[in-house]
Amino acid sequence: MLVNETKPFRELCRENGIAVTHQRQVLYEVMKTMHGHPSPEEVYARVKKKVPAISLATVYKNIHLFVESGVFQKVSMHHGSVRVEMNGEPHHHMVCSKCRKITDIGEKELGLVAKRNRLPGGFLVERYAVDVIGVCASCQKNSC
Amino acid sequence: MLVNETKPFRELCRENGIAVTHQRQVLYEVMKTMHGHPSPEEVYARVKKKVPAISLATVYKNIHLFVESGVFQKVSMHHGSVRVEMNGEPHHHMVCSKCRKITDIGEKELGLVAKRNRLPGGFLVERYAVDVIGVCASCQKNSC
DNA sequence: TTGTCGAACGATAACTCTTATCGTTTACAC
DNA sequence: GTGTAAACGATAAGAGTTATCGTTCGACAA
Repeated sequence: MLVNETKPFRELCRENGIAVTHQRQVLYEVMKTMHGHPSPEEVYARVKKKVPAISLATVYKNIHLFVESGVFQKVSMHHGSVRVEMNGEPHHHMVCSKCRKITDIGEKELGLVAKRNRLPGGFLVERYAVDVIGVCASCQKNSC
Repeated sequence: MLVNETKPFRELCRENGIAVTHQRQVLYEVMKTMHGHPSPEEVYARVKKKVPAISLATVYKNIHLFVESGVFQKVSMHHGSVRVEMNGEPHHHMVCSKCRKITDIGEKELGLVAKRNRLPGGFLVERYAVDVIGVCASCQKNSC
C-alpha cells in the first residue's frame, strides 16, 4: 500500500483507474509537499494559489480518491475534522492533551513490541494505530 | 479518575460541583447500563423513554459534564461522531476496517509492553490509546 | 486530428452533528 | 419560603462534509 515516490502521477492514476486532470495533478503535487496532518480546508487554501478556480468539493472528492487508492492516509482521531497525512513511513501519533497538537513518532522511537496477527475473538490484525496522549514539551514549559 | 461504582450519584455531583437534577440522574443511570460506544443520539433515544420531555441539547451538555468530570470517557476515533464509553477498565479498541465496528480489548489481552513516561522531544506520557485496525471474525466469514 | 461519451469539474444546496441562544423552570443556600 | 444562579427545553446557528446538477474536459477510437 506504500507509494513509490518516484512513480509518475500519470501511472499512479492508470493503476487506480482514474483520469488525469489538471486539478487532480496539482492537488497531488501540493499534498505531497505538505507535512503534518492538514485538514481539507488547509489543502484547499494551498491548492487555490495554483488553481484559483478549484472548488472545495473537488478537493474533498479527490482526497477521498487518494485515500481509497492508498496514496495518502486518513487520520481521524482527536480532531474535529478529517485529516490526511502524507507520511508513508510506519509511525504513530503523540497527542497533546493541552493544545491538541499532534506530532508523528516513528514506530522504532515509540518502542512498542509484541505485535500479533490474531487477537481474541479471531480478529485479524492489519496494523496498530497508537495515540500517545500526554503533554508536549511546549505546554509543559508554559504550564498552560 | 476511576469511578467508584457504588458511590451514590448525589455525592458524585457534590464532588464535581454540579446540581442534582432529575434529567441528570436518569441520564447517568441509563448511560451506566449502556455498553460499547454509543453516540449522543443513541443515549438520547434511551433516555427519552424515561424522560420524554428531555432535550437533545441537555443530553449533549451533560455528556460533556460527565466526560469533563471523568465519570465517563470520550472515544473520538474512526467514527463520524463523538462516542462515549462507560468501560472504566484500561482497554483499547479493535476497529474492523470492513464494517467499522469497534470492540474493546483489555490491556492485558492486547499484550503491548514497553510503556515509557517520556518520549523523544520531551513529550510527557499520560496514557496510550491503541486502535488495532483489522478485520473482525464476522467479516472474515462473510468476506464482505 | 477530430468526435463521442463518460468522468470530473464548479457552484451551491442540503445534510449531519454539535453548539449557542434565550426565555422559563428548578435546585440549593440562606 | 425566598432569591439567585444553574439547568432546562426549544430551536436557531455554525462547522464540516456530501449530494446535486448543469457544464467542461480527458480518454480513446476512428
